Amino acid sequence: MAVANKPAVMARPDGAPSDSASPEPALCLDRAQPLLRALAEPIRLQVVLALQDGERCVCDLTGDLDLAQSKLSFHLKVLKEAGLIRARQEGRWIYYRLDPAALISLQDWLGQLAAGCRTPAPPCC
Amino acid sequence: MAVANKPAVMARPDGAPSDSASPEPALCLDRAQPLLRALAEPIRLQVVLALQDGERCVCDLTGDLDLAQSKLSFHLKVLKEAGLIRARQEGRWIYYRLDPAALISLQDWLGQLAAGCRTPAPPCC
DNA sequence: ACCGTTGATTAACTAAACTTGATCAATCTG
DNA sequence: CAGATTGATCAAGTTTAGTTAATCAACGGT
Repeated sequence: MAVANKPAVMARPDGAPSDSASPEPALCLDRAQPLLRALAEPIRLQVVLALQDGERCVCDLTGDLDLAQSKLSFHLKVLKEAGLIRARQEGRWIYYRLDPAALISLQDWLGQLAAGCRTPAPPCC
Repeated sequence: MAVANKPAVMARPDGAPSDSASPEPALCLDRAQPLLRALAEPIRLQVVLALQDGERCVCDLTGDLDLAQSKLSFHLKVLKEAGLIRARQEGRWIYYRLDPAALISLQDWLGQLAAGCRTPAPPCC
């Protein structure tokens, strides 16, 4: 039992490559996880969908989604820290917008995950 | 404030459209969310990665990931209920495998989410 | 400068998710 | 059949995440 055919998960330590050449950096596990976490919450998903059409200030979002200001602010912070959204201040208001690159890199990551499903069914025990 | 340009989130109620033409059913929100939730957990993500190379029985997975049997069983159940993995019994053992279709449909969903990012920056308040 | 507004932050509370250890059903082996 | 093994399930505990209400800082208008 327990063949251990892979010593560890193929996580690239990958501090800050920011290679200028490749258009798709092939998101590693450590960066995919926060994105998944941030999206895996109903309210945050609503926020993301609400931002799909473009920038919105917080005061609009509270109205659109009917959320307490404090609650929305909490979720916006989570989304921002995950890198899914970006904030821009303009005078008294703060506008949030989606970062499509984050979505695309996550999409990419799922793609290569799905691509690895060859399912050769190795013998067990 | 609160222009409310959209009455509700554009979730298609979408019972079973299954239009015969399109090969990609365009996952709706209600099906994407459970997938995201299931993936947004370190252990479950490890399990998914471990299944990337093909089927494995539970006894192998406990060894590979060094998890208590009970804990692994809990997470396998979550993954199975989300539709990410499938189980197959063979005698005394139960083999789990990834369902690539679930990954692909989630990937697809992210794609159309990213595609909707036009960012026309509507005026606020 | 003062006051109202926007939105972040904090602490205490609540709820949900994960963990642990034990038990149970099913299957195989001797 | 008895005993061992695989893996699901349950109940109790713990940990984490989300909620609520209040406070605070920054900005703009008067």
